[in-house]
Amino acid sequence: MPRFWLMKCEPSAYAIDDLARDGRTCWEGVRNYQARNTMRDDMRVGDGVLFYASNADPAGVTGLARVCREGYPDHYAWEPGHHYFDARSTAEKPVWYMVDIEFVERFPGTVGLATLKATAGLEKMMVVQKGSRLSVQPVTPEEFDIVVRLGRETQPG
DNA sequence: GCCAACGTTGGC
DNA sequence: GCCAACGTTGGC
Repeated sequence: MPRFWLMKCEPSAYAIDDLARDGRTCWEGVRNYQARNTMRDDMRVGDGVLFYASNADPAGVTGLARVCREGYPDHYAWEPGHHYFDARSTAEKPVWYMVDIEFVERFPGTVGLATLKATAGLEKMMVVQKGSRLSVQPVTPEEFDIVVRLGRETQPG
Protein backbone atom coordinates (compact mmCIF):
# COMPACT_ATOMS: atom_id res chain seq x y z
CA MET A 1 0.00 0.00 0.00
CA PRO A 2 1.57 3.28 -1.07
CA ARG A 3 1.98 5.90 1.57
CA PHE A 4 2.76 8.73 -0.82
CA TRP A 5 0.79 10.43 -3.56
CA LEU A 6 0.94 13.14 -6.18
CA MET A 7 -2.09 15.39 -6.65
CA LYS A 8 -2.50 17.75 -9.60
CA CYS A 9 -4.31 21.03 -9.70
CA GLU A 10 -4.23 24.01 -11.98
CA PRO A 11 -2.86 26.95 -9.98
CA SER A 12 -5.53 29.20 -11.45
CA ALA A 13 -8.00 27.01 -9.55
CA TYR A 14 -5.99 26.27 -6.41
CA ALA A 15 -2.28 26.77 -5.78
CA ILE A 16 0.11 25.87 -2.98
CA ASP A 17 -0.19 29.48 -1.77
CA ASP A 18 -3.92 28.97 -1.36
CA LEU A 19 -3.30 25.83 0.68
CA ALA A 20 -0.71 27.67 2.80
CA ARG A 21 -3.32 30.35 3.48
CA ASP A 22 -6.21 27.96 4.16
CA GLY A 23 -4.23 25.39 6.14
CA ARG A 24 -6.41 22.59 4.80
CA THR A 25 -8.87 21.99 1.99
CA CYS A 26 -11.17 19.37 0.55
CA TRP A 27 -10.14 17.97 -2.83
CA GLU A 28 -13.49 18.17 -4.57
CA GLY A 29 -14.27 17.86 -8.25
CA VAL A 30 -12.30 14.77 -9.24
CA ARG A 31 -14.41 13.07 -11.90
CA ASN A 32 -12.19 10.20 -12.95
CA TYR A 33 -12.86 6.70 -11.68
CA GLN A 34 -9.27 5.66 -11.13
CA ALA A 35 -8.50 8.78 -9.12
CA ARG A 36 -11.81 8.34 -7.29
CA ASN A 37 -10.91 4.78 -6.31
CA THR A 38 -7.55 5.94 -4.98
CA MET A 39 -9.14 8.60 -2.80
CA ARG A 40 -12.01 6.39 -1.65
CA ASP A 41 -10.00 3.22 -0.97
CA ASP A 42 -6.29 3.82 -0.62
CA MET A 43 -5.41 7.18 0.93
CA ARG A 44 -4.90 7.27 4.69
CA VAL A 45 -4.54 10.07 7.21
CA GLY A 46 -0.90 11.04 7.42
CA ASP A 47 0.04 10.01 3.89
CA GLY A 48 2.43 12.41 2.16
CA VAL A 49 1.34 14.37 -0.92
CA LEU A 50 3.38 16.03 -3.64
CA PHE A 51 1.39 19.11 -4.66
CA TYR A 52 1.66 19.43 -8.45
CA ALA A 53 0.77 22.52 -10.47
CA SER A 54 -0.57 21.50 -13.89
CA ASN A 55 -1.12 23.81 -16.85
CA ALA A 56 1.34 26.15 -15.20
CA ASP A 57 4.57 27.89 -16.23
CA PRO A 58 6.44 25.87 -15.32
CA ALA A 59 4.34 22.85 -14.51
CA GLY A 60 5.71 20.90 -11.59
CA VAL A 61 5.74 20.16 -7.89
CA THR A 62 5.38 23.31 -5.79
CA GLY A 63 5.16 21.90 -2.28
CA LEU A 64 4.02 19.25 0.14
CA ALA A 65 0.74 18.37 1.78
CA ARG A 66 -0.59 15.59 3.98
CA VAL A 67 -3.83 13.65 3.96
CA CYS A 68 -5.88 14.78 6.98
CA ARG A 69 -9.26 13.16 6.20
CA GLU A 70 -9.84 9.87 4.40
CA GLY A 71 -12.24 9.38 1.51
CA TYR A 72 -15.79 10.65 1.92
CA PRO A 73 -18.52 11.55 -0.59
CA ASP A 74 -17.99 14.63 -2.74
CA HIS A 75 -21.22 16.41 -1.82
CA TYR A 76 -20.73 19.03 -4.52
CA ALA A 77 -21.96 16.33 -6.91
CA TRP A 78 -25.36 16.60 -5.22
CA GLU A 79 -25.82 20.33 -5.67
CA PRO A 80 -27.90 21.10 -8.77
CA GLY A 81 -26.35 23.87 -10.77
CA HIS A 82 -22.94 23.45 -9.19
CA HIS A 83 -20.05 23.07 -11.59
CA TYR A 84 -19.34 19.63 -10.11
CA PHE A 85 -22.97 18.48 -10.06
CA ASP A 86 -23.59 14.94 -11.33
CA ALA A 87 -27.17 13.64 -11.26
CA ARG A 88 -25.95 10.05 -10.98
CA SER A 89 -24.51 10.68 -7.52
CA THR A 90 -26.81 10.78 -4.47
CA ALA A 91 -26.31 10.84 -0.72
CA GLU A 92 -27.61 7.27 -0.61
CA LYS A 93 -25.35 6.06 -3.42
CA PRO A 94 -22.43 8.45 -3.85
CA VAL A 95 -20.47 8.15 -7.07
CA TRP A 96 -17.67 10.63 -6.37
CA TYR A 97 -15.37 10.89 -3.37
CA MET A 98 -12.77 13.29 -2.05
CA VAL A 99 -10.18 13.55 0.71
CA ASP A 100 -8.98 16.51 2.75
CA ILE A 101 -5.36 17.57 2.69
CA GLU A 102 -3.42 19.96 4.91
CA PHE A 103 -0.52 22.25 4.13
CA VAL A 104 2.96 21.00 5.03
CA GLU A 105 5.57 22.93 3.09
CA ARG A 106 5.97 25.30 0.17
CA PHE A 107 9.12 24.91 -1.90
CA PRO A 108 11.10 28.08 -2.72
CA GLY A 109 10.45 27.39 -6.41
CA THR A 110 8.97 24.69 -8.63
CA VAL A 111 10.44 21.27 -9.37
CA GLY A 112 9.61 21.45 -13.06
CA LEU A 113 8.42 18.52 -15.10
CA ALA A 114 11.62 18.70 -17.16
CA THR A 115 13.64 18.30 -13.97
CA LEU A 116 11.55 15.35 -12.87
CA LYS A 117 12.11 13.73 -16.27
CA ALA A 118 15.86 14.33 -16.09
CA THR A 119 16.39 13.04 -12.55
CA ALA A 120 17.77 9.56 -11.96
CA GLY A 121 15.40 7.47 -9.90
CA LEU A 122 12.25 9.13 -11.18
CA GLU A 123 12.10 7.35 -14.54
CA LYS A 124 9.10 5.29 -13.48
CA MET A 125 7.08 8.08 -11.90
CA MET A 126 3.64 8.17 -13.42
CA VAL A 127 3.69 11.92 -13.94
CA VAL A 128 6.74 11.78 -16.22
CA GLN A 129 5.17 9.20 -18.54
CA LYS A 130 3.90 10.52 -21.85
CA GLY A 131 0.20 11.21 -21.86
CA SER A 132 -0.17 10.79 -18.12
CA ARG A 133 -3.38 12.51 -17.12
CA LEU A 134 -4.28 10.87 -13.84
CA SER A 135 -4.80 13.64 -11.27
CA VAL A 136 -4.23 11.50 -8.17
CA GLN A 137 -1.28 9.14 -8.47
CA PRO A 138 0.73 6.83 -6.22
CA VAL A 139 4.38 7.74 -5.58
CA THR A 140 7.00 5.47 -4.07
CA PRO A 141 8.81 6.49 -0.86
CA GLU A 142 12.05 6.72 -2.84
CA GLU A 143 10.47 9.03 -5.44
CA PHE A 144 8.93 11.16 -2.72
CA ASP A 145 12.28 11.62 -0.99
CA ILE A 146 14.03 12.56 -4.22
CA VAL A 147 11.39 15.16 -5.09
CA VAL A 148 11.45 16.64 -1.58
CA ARG A 149 15.20 17.04 -1.82
CA LEU A 150 14.90 18.66 -5.25
CA GLY A 151 12.14 20.92 -3.97
CA ARG A 152 14.18 22.25 -1.05
CA GLU A 153 16.99 23.08 -3.48
CA THR A 154 14.79 25.13 -5.81
CA GLN A 155 15.28 28.87 -6.14
CA PRO A 156 12.46 31.40 -5.86
CA GLY A 157 11.09 32.83 -9.07
C1' DG B 1 -3.74 28.77 -28.66
C1' DC B 2 -2.48 24.29 -30.50
C1' DC B 3 -2.89 19.64 -30.49
C1' DA B 4 -1.73 14.81 -28.89
C1' DA B 5 -3.26 11.58 -25.67
C1' DC B 6 -6.70 9.93 -23.00
C1' DG B 7 -11.43 8.57 -20.98
C1' DT B 8 -16.30 8.37 -21.84
C1' DT B 9 -20.38 8.02 -24.55
C1' DG B 10 -23.49 6.09 -27.63
C1' DG B 11 -24.88 4.02 -32.19
C1' DC B 12 -24.86 -0.20 -34.12
C1' DG C 1 -18.79 -5.72 -27.57
C1' DC C 2 -16.77 -2.70 -30.99
C1' DC C 3 -15.21 1.60 -32.15
C1' DA C 4 -15.89 6.39 -33.92
C1' DA C 5 -16.98 10.72 -32.13
C1' DC C 6 -16.59 13.76 -28.65
C1' DG C 7 -14.97 16.37 -24.57
C1' DT C 8 -11.12 17.05 -21.45
C1' DT C 9 -6.39 17.24 -19.88
C1' DG C 10 -2.21 19.27 -19.91
C1' DG C 11 2.51 20.10 -22.04
C1' DC C 12 4.37 23.23 -24.91
